[in-house]
Amino acid sequence: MTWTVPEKPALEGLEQRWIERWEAEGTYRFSGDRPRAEVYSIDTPPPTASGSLHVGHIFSYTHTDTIARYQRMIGKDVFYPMGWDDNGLPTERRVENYYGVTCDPTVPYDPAFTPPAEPAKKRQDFVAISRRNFIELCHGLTAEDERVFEQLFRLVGLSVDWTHQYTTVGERTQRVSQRAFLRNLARGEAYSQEAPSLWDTTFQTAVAQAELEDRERPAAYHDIAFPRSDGEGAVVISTTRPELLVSCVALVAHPDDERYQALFDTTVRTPVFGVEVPIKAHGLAQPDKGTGIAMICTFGDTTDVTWWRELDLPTRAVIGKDGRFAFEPPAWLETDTAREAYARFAGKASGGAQQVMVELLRETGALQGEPEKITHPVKFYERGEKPLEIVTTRQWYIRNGGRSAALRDALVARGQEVVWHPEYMRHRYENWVEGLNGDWLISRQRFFGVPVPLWYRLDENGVPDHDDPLVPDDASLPIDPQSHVPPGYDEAQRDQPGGFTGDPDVFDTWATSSLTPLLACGWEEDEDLFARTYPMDLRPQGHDIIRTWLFSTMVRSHFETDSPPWRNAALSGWILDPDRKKMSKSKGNVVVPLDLLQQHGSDAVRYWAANGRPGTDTAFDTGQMKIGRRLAIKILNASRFALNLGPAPEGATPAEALDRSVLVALADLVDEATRAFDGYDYARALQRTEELFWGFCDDYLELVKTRAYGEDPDDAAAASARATLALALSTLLRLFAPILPYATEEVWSWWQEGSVHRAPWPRADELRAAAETGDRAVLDAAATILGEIRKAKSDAKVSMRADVEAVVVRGPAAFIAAAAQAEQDIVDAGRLRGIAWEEADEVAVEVRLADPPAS
RNA sequence: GGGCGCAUAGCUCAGUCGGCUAGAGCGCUGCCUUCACACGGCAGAGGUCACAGGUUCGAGUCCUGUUGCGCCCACCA
Repeated sequence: MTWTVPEKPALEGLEQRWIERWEAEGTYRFSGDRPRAEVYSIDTPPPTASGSLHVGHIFSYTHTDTIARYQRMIGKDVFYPMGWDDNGLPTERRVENYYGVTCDPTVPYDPAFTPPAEPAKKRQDFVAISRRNFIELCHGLTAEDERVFEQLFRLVGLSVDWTHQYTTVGERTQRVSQRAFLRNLARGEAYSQEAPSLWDTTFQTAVAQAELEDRERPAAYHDIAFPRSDGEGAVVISTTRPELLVSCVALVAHPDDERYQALFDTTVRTPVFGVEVPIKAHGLAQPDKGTGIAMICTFGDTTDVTWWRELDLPTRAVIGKDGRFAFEPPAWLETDTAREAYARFAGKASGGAQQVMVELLRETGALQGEPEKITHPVKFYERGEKPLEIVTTRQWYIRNGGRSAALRDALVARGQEVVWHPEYMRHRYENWVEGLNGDWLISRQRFFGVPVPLWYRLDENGVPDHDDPLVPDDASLPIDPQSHVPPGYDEAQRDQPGGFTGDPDVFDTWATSSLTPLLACGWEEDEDLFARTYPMDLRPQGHDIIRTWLFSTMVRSHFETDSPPWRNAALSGWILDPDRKKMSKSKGNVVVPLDLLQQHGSDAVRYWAANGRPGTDTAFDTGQMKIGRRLAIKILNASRFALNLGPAPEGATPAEALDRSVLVALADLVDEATRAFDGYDYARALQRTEELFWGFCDDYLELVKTRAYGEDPDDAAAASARATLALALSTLLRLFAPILPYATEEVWSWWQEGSVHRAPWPRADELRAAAETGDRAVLDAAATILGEIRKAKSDAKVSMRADVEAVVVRGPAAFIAAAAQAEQDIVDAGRLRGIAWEEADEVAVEVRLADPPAS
């Protein structure tokens, strides 16, 4: 092939040109005809399609891409699909705010509905629309977002096979999600239960343990006296939630607490309401907290739930799904006084109710002293704005080891079958599994999501039978129980006594995204693909979602395929702003990725990303991008220079000692880069390649320049130089290709057939064979001497082109022997008249510059 | 309370099996308008490797402890 080297190579425009070529030529297409051992499959994280991509995405997706490109070059058929997470609450919220609408399932479908031209600013002015209209808006908006994301990912240079895409609400996904759930149900791994669970009153849905976070909130200890039923004084408890007094079912102290031992199993009466409650003993009560005795309410926190369950206490729940106290006075209030007291805060949320309750306690004299203000951590849904309440509802769960030591151990063992990058991230996983305190709550009381594919029989009174749900045929999936009818029933029987009712809930987003390996690999739909790709090779993801995405995927694969979902898990770090704070929208320190890519170029941004070691938090640093840009330009220019010297004659091989020396150095580099990539350490591979490359440019290219210019076609020394340059350049381009796909592909196209990204990864043994008797020491010694000559010129403040009168090189015999093999190259590069060699213990180079020409 | 990570030049970070006279890049200073590259090149200055012990012929590296920063988990009347 003829070499076509541009006059003035530049980075500008490379992205557009190569994005089109790669697409047209199917460069990154998964062929799907190779056995599992020759496939490398990646469980790409589906980005949340609502909102926008940020620098963190560029960072971590680039890491994965470097691995994908490396695997492709070592000969793997790389399966690199892309998913879009358009499921769940973030999408609902975005659609609500974008269009100014809310979903109201009671509103009928309007086929002609169009969203308001100007969305309302305030929530209460939003237009209420039907569930179906709402879902249509969700699909429309996410499809738009996904196109924008794809463009950006292509620009970054992700070598994704864009013919393999999935969404987490697509029809196929719904089918897979429902089928997997029904299998869990059939095997007894999924169950429903009416139980107290954490409840977000804003979103009006149950939430799972994995979605909680603590936030510091102001509160106050209120000391409240409970008169003893025997009339012998009162027991004082301390609480931050006095408004829950009406829900009090018992008091509790530690069994060893001498202050209260005599009172166990006696009773007290709640102040204000006069409800008789027992005093119980339980090990979870802490003698050093407050007065050492607590009131148990149904339900103030998760400890209440534990006490309630383990002490077998009654339920006296008053807070509804909207977070407000029920309007009707509870049945257990027996006196008019109690009911009148209750009426004063009925219908209020907990904050308002607390104020009233404190007044009531003051009026009755039950409040001891003044409330003591504190701040303490309170559980929130991670997306929520109000503290979680605990509400008793029927929910679906999948077993996850939270209530079974055997399952917990099995899941820890699964984690040990996975190689973690970095290794210490395994602890996060094990920590989480071992700390679980309940099964995984998968049902959500939301609209846009995968419906729970079940119906329930209604008895003659219209009460549903939750213990024996009606299950759809596998062939009918996906179904929506709100519009589909269970086998053997017809629509007229919906919600009629003796008929059926559809489960109203949808699955939690993790219940579906825990299936991404099954989804991407064509589980139960494409046996051939599945056999070639599953279990997958790599799950890349952020370490913040180990407890959710990683863990839940492990659970599903454990049950469904009796194997871990992947062989490797690579956890990426955070992007910190230059002040070492995590970048986030709320802090206003977010940078728009598209601007970055356009300003610095994709290779430069990738260079920055690839310098972030696996799992390590990395500072956002445009300085690194500038260095990356400089490197990419250097690759273009150095390649142009090397190639412009022209191809070596047919059959020429590296024969000169200096040339063979550089090949040995490259062979060592290939060994190191290969080892690094095999260990998922793209950062080390880049660093070492870059280091050698700059030395290659500064020293080897300078040393070999004059010789390589040789005009005589039979000049063996020139032929050796050109043959070496070609081999070295080809090696370096391939080593850089996973990190800098654009610049390397551009240079490759000047003189090679095909894509560098389909070229074989360089082999150290081939380089060593070409180097024959080569010795690294030759280049090292020559570079040392050249450096000393440059230093002398720099000190003398003369041009590097200045002639040198005389050079004496002193050093050990081995050093001189090595350097002398490149004598002519040193003489040419340094513009010397000649070199005198003297043996000595230490290396020293004496340089006498020529007198400057009289000017 | 349990677990994990980090601490090396002004800044961002390498330093793999203990051999180091501790490196790179940025920044800073000086020089070179060199025919691949001024979106460049060459060179220079800059360090008590957080602290205290220990192991060793030898410790930035291994062990013990301390301090500081960060993260995960648990608790949270």
